Amino acid sequence: MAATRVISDFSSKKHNHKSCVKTAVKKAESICIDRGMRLTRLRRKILELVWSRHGPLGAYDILQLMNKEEGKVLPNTVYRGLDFLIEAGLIHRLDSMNAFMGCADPVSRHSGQFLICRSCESAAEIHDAGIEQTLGRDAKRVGFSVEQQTIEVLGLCPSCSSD
Amino acid sequence: MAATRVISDFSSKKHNHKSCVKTAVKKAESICIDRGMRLTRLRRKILELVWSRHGPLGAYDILQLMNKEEGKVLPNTVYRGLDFLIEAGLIHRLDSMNAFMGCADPVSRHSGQFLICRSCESAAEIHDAGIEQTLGRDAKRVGFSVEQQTIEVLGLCPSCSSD
DNA sequence: TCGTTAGCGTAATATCATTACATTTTATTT
DNA sequence: AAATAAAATGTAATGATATTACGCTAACGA
Repeated sequence: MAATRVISDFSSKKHNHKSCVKTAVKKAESICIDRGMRLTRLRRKILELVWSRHGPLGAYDILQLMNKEEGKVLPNTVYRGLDFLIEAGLIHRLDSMNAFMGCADPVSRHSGQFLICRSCESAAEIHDAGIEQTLGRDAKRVGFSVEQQTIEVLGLCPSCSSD
Repeated sequence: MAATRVISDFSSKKHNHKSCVKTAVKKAESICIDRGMRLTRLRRKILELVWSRHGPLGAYDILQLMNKEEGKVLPNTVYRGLDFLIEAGLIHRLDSMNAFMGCADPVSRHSGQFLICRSCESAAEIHDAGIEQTLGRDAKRVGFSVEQQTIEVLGLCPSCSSD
C-alpha cells in the first residue's frame, strides 16, 4: 500500500511564514511559465492572500484584504482569480467550509485531502493514495466513474487537542 | 479489511419509488420514538420531500415544494427541519453541492460517503469502513483527532457513463 | 498592425443560510 | 385542570456566498 504523504502539516507557531508564501509564489510562477498560463499581478496577489494563513480563507475575507491592499475590488474579480488558481492546481477549495487554501505541492495534480481544525481553523493537507484507490475500487463496484474526490475531515489539530 | 456496504445504490428507472419514501418514513418514525425525538408533521413532510429523489436536493427546492404542498413556508422553517433530520441521522448534507439527501440506513450513525453523478445529479451512498479507519490512522499520525468526515466523489453514474 | 482572445471593471442579481423575536403547541408540574 | 416551562413554529429581516451580463482594455498571434 502506498505511503501517506503530508503535503502541508499543521504549522508550528514559530515558523517563518513569509518564506512559505514566497516559496508558493515561486512554484506558481514556474508552473505557469511551464504550462503557458498567465499568473497576472491580480492572480499572484490573490494567491499570496490565500497563503496568508495555514488554513482555509473565505472569498470575502480575501476580498476584504484586496480592498485594503489594492484599490477597490468586487467579488467577481476575486472569484475569477480563485477559479484560475484552482484550475491551475495552485489552491484547493474546501467545500465543507466554503473556503480556499494554498497547495504546497501544486506540481502533482490531485484532489486535496484535508484535516481541518474546527477550533483554530487551521488545516493540514495529506495525500493518501490508498484512500484514492479504495474509493476508486468502491466506485467501480457500482459502475461509477470517478472524476473528483472531496475528502475533508473535521476535528481538532494537535495544539487545540491539548488545550 | 471490512467490507464496503452500499447503503443506497443508483436507482433503476423502474423501481417503485413511493415504497422507498414510505420505508424511510417508517424507519424515521420508529427511530424517533425509540429516542424520544419528535417527528412532527412538518419534519416528516420535509423528510418525504428530501426523499422525493434518489439524489441531493437543495434547501430552496424543498422550500418550493413545501410552498406548493403546504401553505406558505419561509426558508428558516425548512432549515430548522433539515437541521433536526441531520441531527437525527435521517438525512445527510452534501457539502460539495449544498444539498441534502435521505439516508437509507439511519439506525447506524455515520458520516456519509457519496458517489454523486454530475450529469443526472443522482447519488449513491456507500460505507467503506476501511476508508474511515485509514483516515483515522492518517490523522493520528499528525496528532489530529477526528470528529467528522466528508467524503464525496463526483463523477458519472452507470447510466450516464454509458451515454 | 490588425484581428482575436484573455483578462479585468462594474453593477446587478442569484443562491444559500442565519438571526431575532413573537406566537403557538406540547409536555411537565402542581 | 390550571399553571408553568420547554419545544416547535411563524414571520421578517439580514447576512454570507457566488454568478451573470456587458463593456472595455491589454496581450498575443498572424
